[in-house]
Amino acid sequence: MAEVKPISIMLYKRLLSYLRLIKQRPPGSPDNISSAVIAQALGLNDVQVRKDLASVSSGGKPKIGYITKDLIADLEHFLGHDNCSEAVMVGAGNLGRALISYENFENYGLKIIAAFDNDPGVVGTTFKGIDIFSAERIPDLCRRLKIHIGIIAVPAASAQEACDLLLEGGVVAVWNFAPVNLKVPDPAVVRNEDMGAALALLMKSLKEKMDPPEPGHPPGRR
Amino acid sequence: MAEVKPISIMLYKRLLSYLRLIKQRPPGSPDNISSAVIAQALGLNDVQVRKDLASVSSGGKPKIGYITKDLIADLEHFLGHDNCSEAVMVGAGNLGRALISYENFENYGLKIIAAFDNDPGVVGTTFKGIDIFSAERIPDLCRRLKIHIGIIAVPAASAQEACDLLLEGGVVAVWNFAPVNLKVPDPAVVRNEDMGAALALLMKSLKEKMDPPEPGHPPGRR
DNA sequence: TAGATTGTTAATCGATTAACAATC
DNA sequence: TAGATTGTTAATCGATTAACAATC
Repeated sequence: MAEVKPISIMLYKRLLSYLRLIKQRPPGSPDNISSAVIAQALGLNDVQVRKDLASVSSGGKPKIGYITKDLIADLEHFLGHDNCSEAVMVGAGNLGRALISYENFENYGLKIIAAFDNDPGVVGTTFKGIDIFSAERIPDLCRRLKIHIGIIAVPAASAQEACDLLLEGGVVAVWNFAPVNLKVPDPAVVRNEDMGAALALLMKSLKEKMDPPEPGHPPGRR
Repeated sequence: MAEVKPISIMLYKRLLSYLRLIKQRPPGSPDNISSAVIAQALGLNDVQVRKDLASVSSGGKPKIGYITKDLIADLEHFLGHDNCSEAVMVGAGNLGRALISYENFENYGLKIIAAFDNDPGVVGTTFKGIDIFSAERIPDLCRRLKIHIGIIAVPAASAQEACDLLLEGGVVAVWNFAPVNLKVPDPAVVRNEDMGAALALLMKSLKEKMDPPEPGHPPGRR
């Protein structure tokens, strides 16, 4: 069995940022782009950009750079945005609705096709054309619709339960927005989207800009 | 001028996960915890946990481990959760309201004290006790309230404008949820919360579990 | 004491960057 | 041709892990 090079998270994020940058260029931009321009726009090293792109694309041309059309196609293919998967949303509160509204997900290959909630007030209604079902029906509907991806946007206390129902319905990838670390049995994957951690990181970089830690004393050293 | 050791994002995230893990232990748990237990719970290496903790805490005791109470205090202090900053939310749609509702932010040292929106239908109302003002008033109010942190939860097309208004009001840290890469002039900091990238990462790991890339052919190689 | 556990030093691993040859 | 730009090889840097001594 040959080794498969695992791709690092950092690399993956960079690839996504390249794709977004190129796609967002205003109409009328040249149809080629150099690694130096990409690097400049994203604050990266140009050699790194070339190296990253070498791993996904069929290559650029000296003196010209990369053909944007081809590069977009290569990136989208590598990132798997060219075949859409269907997902369900558990929780139709503000967060659930915000995520359903997030027009962008289909660009990343995800289509939300149903939502679930416990609140009898919303069960049976629709939001942005998506039916909201009772949470009890998660296992049954996921199985019948052959859904493999579930998004959890419920309070922390109900998250584990929601997760269990999804797994019971055959879901193998869970995207969790509740502030708990969910664990799933091995073949399945979970991504805990820790908003708190994301926030904390911003606060940290802010604080470091404002008052850098006092020099000479590594923090916490006695 | 002494060197200040910059702290890596990965380390920072791990520290946050330690804190959350320890805080979430059920009442009645022992008041000490070993690096091995932490490592096991989070799927990390125990040496790494000890090394991480050594950089923030006053240390554990052989045969006992770390005193959870002290460790929580040390982590919270290091992570800066012990003094709260005030922030404003720009955009009071589903996402803005979801973030305002996210009970957890105060635990991370952030308090949202005002919101702004362009929709005359919501301007003048309150949500969860937070007043919603007209977006025009961002610079003025931020300045008068001495706000340094702004959260952007508006559509992509309005994000740059929202950002400019915040900076004009003296905001120095911007947390952006719109799917655009905002740039801010140097002393300020921005964190672009790219939901699409987060999603894509989940999809990627799912795909790799389902059908690993064909062996022997590194992707994109001609 | 013996065993559990910490903290440190050295080795390994992987990712980034620098230098430069190749090419259009 | 000269200059811009790619892609690769080697060097550097930083982070993780292994080995082990110290300590309660």
